[in-house]
Amino acid sequence: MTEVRAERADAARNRRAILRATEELLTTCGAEHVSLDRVAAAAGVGKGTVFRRFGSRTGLFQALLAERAAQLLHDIDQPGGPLGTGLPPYERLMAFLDALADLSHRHLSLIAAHERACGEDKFGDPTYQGWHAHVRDLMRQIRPGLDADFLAHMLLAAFYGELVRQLTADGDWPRYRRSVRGMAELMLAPRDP
Amino acid sequence: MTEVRAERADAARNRRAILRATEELLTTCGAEHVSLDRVAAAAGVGKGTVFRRFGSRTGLFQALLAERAAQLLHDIDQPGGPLGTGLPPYERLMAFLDALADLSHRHLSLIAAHERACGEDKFGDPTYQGWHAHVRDLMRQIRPGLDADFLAHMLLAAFYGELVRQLTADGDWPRYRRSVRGMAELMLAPRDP
DNA sequence: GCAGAACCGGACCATCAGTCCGATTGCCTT
DNA sequence: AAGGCAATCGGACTGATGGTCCGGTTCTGC
Repeated sequence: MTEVRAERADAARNRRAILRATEELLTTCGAEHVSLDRVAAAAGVGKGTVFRRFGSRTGLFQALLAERAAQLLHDIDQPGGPLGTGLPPYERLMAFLDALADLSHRHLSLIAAHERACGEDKFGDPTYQGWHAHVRDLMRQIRPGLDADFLAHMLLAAFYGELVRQLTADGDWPRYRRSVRGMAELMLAPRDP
Repeated sequence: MTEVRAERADAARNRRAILRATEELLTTCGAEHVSLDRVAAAAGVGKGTVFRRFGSRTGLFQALLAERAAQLLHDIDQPGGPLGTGLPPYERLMAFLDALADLSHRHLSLIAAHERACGEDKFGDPTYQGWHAHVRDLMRQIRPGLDADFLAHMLLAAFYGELVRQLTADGDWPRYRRSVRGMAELMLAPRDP
């Protein structure tokens, strides 16, 4: 009964144009010179269109991040591949953290802009919630006794945009990845009694 | 040769009024309805005065946080007390984390507003840097082999304002404190060979 | 081909960080 | 005590931005 009429062709085209223009502006201009006026102009549409599609600045960046993260969330549930079901949870977690580090590397501006735009809603964003649930569940499988909900938030804190920017200011991404994995190893190490 | 003329009496009075008014607005109104116009009005001064004292919105919140955190940073270097020198580093770290949790509890709105205002400069803020240096040094003392710089950032991530707000939405602060301590314990647990 | 719903776009609004400068006021010297 | 000067004050002003609105246009089902 959803029966929502499919998006009109021009609407779909504009949505894609807007998303693409936003991404373009994020990489070229510094992250936070991206006003919605600019986005609209770059996409070749009116400002009203941007707001009708995405509701608000927050919504725009949420949608863009969701698009970038879609592949990741999809791979998680697939049987094959280093992220998917079928491997031991520890391997899956490490692979997922690596994938997130990769995402951060490639889309740092987007992540930073997303956080800034979402503000207090960052933790309500479906993308974040999906990541958190996945990490939490894997941790529970690995070490049932842990405070997995909290520790999953802490692992994800390693991908807080501005922190990543600071930690990798020297360009040493491999070290950053090692640091993240190192923290996970500490949290999940076998414990005495 | 510093010889900077002492602050004029009215200037000092206004600075205090502004800080107090900001804090007042933060606790009463929701955190992010605090515009500098409002602050100026509530403090009974002109807007220009706010900017001359603090330079920018960022500067205002940095100053306010610094004031609230001053006692903490002072206690750290004092020989007596649970935070100061003279106790084993592990105890000092745990006490410091508890103190930060306490600060978060009492000034959550301020912390959230500070983060939002500082944006990318959060990690350049002297208060944050002081906290980080302290945690990092203690971790190095406790377990020299660790990636202390990174892990210190991660421990401090537990006090990211919006995250704290989410984690303690049910009012269960004791559990939150236990979670933070638990993470520190995992990071600092004695390791095999 | 037609009618109306869905959509477009840019003018418009409110708000806010930050600037400026003439008027005021505290402080120091004589 | 008086005077002069520099620091300070304060509110009007600016530029930019997120968000709204509605007359006009365009797509789509019949």
